Amino acid sequence: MARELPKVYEPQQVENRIYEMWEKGGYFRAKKTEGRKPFTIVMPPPNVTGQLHMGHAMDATLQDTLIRFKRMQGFDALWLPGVDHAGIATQIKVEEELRKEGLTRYDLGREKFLERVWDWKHTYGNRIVEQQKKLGSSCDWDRARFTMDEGCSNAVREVFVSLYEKGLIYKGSRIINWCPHCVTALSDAEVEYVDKPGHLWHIRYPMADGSGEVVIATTRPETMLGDTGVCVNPNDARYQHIVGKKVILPLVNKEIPIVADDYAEMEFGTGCVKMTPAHDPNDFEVGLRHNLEVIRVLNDNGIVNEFGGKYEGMDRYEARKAIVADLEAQGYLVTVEDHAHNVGTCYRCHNDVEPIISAQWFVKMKPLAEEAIRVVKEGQTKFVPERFSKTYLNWMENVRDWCISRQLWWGHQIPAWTCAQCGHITVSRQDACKCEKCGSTNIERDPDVLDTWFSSALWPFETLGWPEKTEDLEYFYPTDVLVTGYDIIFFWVARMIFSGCEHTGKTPFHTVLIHGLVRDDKGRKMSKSLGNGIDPLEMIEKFGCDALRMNMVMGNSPGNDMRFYVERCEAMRNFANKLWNASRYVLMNLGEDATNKLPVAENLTIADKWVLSKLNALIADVTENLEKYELGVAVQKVYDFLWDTYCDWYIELTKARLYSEDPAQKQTALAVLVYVLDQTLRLLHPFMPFITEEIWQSIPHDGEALMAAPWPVFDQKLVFQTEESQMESVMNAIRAIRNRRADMNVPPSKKAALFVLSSKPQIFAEGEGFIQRLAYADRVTLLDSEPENIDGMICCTTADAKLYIPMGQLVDVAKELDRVSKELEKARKNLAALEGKLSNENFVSRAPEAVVNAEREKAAKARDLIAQLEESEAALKRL
RNA sequence: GGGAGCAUAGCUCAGCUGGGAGAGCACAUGCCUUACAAGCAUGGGGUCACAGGUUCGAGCCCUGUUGUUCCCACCA
Repeated sequence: MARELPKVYEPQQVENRIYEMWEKGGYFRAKKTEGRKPFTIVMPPPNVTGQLHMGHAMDATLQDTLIRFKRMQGFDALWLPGVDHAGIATQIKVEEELRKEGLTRYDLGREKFLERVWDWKHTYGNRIVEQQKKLGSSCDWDRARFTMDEGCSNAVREVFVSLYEKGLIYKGSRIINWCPHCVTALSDAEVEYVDKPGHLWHIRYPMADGSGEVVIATTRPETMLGDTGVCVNPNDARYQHIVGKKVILPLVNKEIPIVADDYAEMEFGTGCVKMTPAHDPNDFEVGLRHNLEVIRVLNDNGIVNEFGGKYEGMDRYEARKAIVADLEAQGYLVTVEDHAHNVGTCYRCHNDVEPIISAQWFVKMKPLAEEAIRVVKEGQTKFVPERFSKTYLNWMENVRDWCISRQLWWGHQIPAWTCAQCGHITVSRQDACKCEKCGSTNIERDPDVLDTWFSSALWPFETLGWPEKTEDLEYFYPTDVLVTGYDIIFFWVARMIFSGCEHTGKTPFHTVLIHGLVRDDKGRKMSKSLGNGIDPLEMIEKFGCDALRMNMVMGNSPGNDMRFYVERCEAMRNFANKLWNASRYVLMNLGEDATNKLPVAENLTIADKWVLSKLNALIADVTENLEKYELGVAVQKVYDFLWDTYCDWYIELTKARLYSEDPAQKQTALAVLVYVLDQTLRLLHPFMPFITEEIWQSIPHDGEALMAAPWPVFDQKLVFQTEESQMESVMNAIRAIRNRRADMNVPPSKKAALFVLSSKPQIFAEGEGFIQRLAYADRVTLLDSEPENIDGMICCTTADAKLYIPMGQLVDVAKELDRVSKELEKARKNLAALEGKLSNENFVSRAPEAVVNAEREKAAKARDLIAQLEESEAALKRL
């Protein structure tokens, strides 16, 4: 069993081999088992164009930790992976490729272009999956889905048609957000508002009857080409006399009416607003109320069209410059003020979005939102942390119709055919060949595709086979936990919830675990343009996957951003190494008859019982923390236990026994060492899957893989309170001695005799070996009374022992006395505080009994310590 | 304009239902003690932003203030 292991853990030698072992063993595959319960997580599908980044690493670590935990707990744990077709992103990628060949998508035509995209998908689409595997993700890869695969396409089609039939999808002309760069409509959620410095141009519009002028203020002068009115507030005394009259639109030289509408605010600018119904949502609404003409002056590329007169052919920014220059030249420009304003930008390409009137498809949201609001309000779906439910509800309660059509080619094409004869739109589950109304075969399919998020919204059930009634859907749906960043609550989480409610009648998951963003060490978002991104794969190469994963969870709390420090990865790598070496210690000492079974209780020493009791408490704690999604706290506790309790104390405590010639002692210690290590590896496995599996395979174990081993459970038989406190007494003594020796600069190599005087001698008799080894004593003698001559001795005092060390001339009596006095003073203060508390009638009567008792115990200990110190003081004074 | 978060050691952050102020890194001192120098031991360092309140007891709950970050919103 004993093996030669490298002194330093080498993750590169381990990770791929272990991952392969898991895959071959089929441990990732979930299936329905009699007597078990399902636990399901659907993975947020990364973009097919995606390159693994820290966000993925965060996402994957949390999900994998949860799924491994649940799997070990005996659930049929399914983590369902997949990839998103990412409409715009992918199309842009392939178009870029084409550009290098001097081609555009139009040169190829739709069909050929889509072939190219599929080729691209088949070539590169698996890259992100391979990268995810490097994170240790225990997904059921056999079930992996793609949002454009046949099943998902069917689901999308079913949903579209059924919503259309219910009147919840419609086509209409509205002001939508248009990205002239991507040349497509966007949903409201896809617009990012950015504060940009701009100007407020005040422009003179002369009255048509020559009776003067009005001055309007605008931030976007180029849109005046499409002005079809001027609006004032009906209560504005300054303008009441001109309502109904006309003004002449400068540069265009056209008469447009002045209307009165509440929309115009008297306080802003001059109180007069120009109306451009085709390019502003508010103006559009006002236009509807006042019958204003709608003139669209920009084409799909953001270039002024034929309605722009001499400005035709200019792009929107050129046109702005030219128009302002002309206004100024012709005396129409009154003033220009600096004015910061909120400009909508495209979340993909970050170019300014143009509000444009356009015929698009929409989902009617109000009716769908009702149920989606109810399930969250009633707690059928809970957000962790809770506060995000507010974010969600606020959005859902004010949600507006969702623009779902995109002027792209890559995506799910809308299943709607328009009849050239009668204009009727046929929407159908099967491809239509004739108009359902007039029967004409002269019909044409809508060229637009659906918003990528339209298919993502169906992810939790389409991946399980919906709309078919599959076994998977029956068993694994609704899913359990959804893990994602707060940045896509609106894009994705909200839409999955209403879709799940509407199409399956059930909310798709009971918990949404929200995590924050991974930022760089200065707190900035990691981005390509800043070049501050850190490649997870590089970190894995350097420190190991387990270290990266630990970095993602330890000391992190849900919903909060984290900064990424390479140093932290290093620290976690060191922890892995610590675990490695602790295991090496155990393995080096294992004999042929090694076991992971606990010896009978009678053979256990107080150290054994102490560590087992601590472990047992740890199991209860960690399990509870994990159930409550407190992963950061859970892993911190395992870390502390392993490093502090197991390595720094327990292993040290076993050394005397392992190196002794007593085979029974050795065997007991080894069995406990193995047992505790085994249990700890299990607790740590969800966080650090590779190293724990690798070590577990080397120690005596039942079963084939740690990842399939049962999760530890709390065991009442392993609670040893007495031994815990006895051990603490011994440890306190050891700490006190180390402290004094360090204080006096005595190196560990300099051993000294040690005399122990204690009211509980049996504890120290049992702990003699520990004290000798860990407190650098060459021999330990138990005393029944104060030593006769304390000259030349230092004395370390704890609540239940006095420890004398002869240090000869190193000891300065005066200094010793000074020190004891100080300690005494401190102890007395401490006691005074405790007694003050205990003499407070209110405290004793109102605080819980356990708290009062704890305080009493503390006071008792403090009294003991004071008594001990007083004796020492008196003895020193006698010298 | 509305909403939310954050403010704890030099730095980055944990701190569950109110009872011990913590971790990693950094710093100081001493150690190659036969698992580990990617380590061991010991130590210094905090008015838990500020002001009130509730409570026997507040980093934690309530109110207000300041600073800071983010989200949402159609103000030209």
